[in-house]
Amino acid sequence: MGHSAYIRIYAVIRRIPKGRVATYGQVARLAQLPGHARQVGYALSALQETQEHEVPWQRVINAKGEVSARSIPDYENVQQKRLKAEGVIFDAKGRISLARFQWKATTKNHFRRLAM
DNA sequence: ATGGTGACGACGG
DNA sequence: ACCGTCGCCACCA
Repeated sequence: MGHSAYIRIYAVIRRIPKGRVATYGQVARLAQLPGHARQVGYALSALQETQEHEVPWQRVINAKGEVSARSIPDYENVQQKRLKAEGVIFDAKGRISLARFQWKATTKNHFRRLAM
């Protein structure tokens, strides 16, 4: 996959507004890596090691509207807390309504920002 | 080389 | 709506 792909993935995630979420697949498509949802997760786990970033990783969730399970114990709760702090609401089953909270990126903004 | 492993997702039953 | 299966593909041992 390569460095530049990670850069594009992070660039997309940085555009997710506070209080909104995007799915892994959505981020992949916006980063021009359609079908590479799993690689988005990979890019995010690489991020944790470097802690020197402004990437709102908590805003990336899976297509079911839930925070994805992690190998790191209890990390899902950390992500949930950060999202709740932004006003994102979880239902009784721990799911987020994508209809309500999913970020709708415009194609126009997308390509303009990619160019810089 | 190569087979196992995911912070995934579409699909079918 | 819930689950199992499968396709996906970069990593890693």
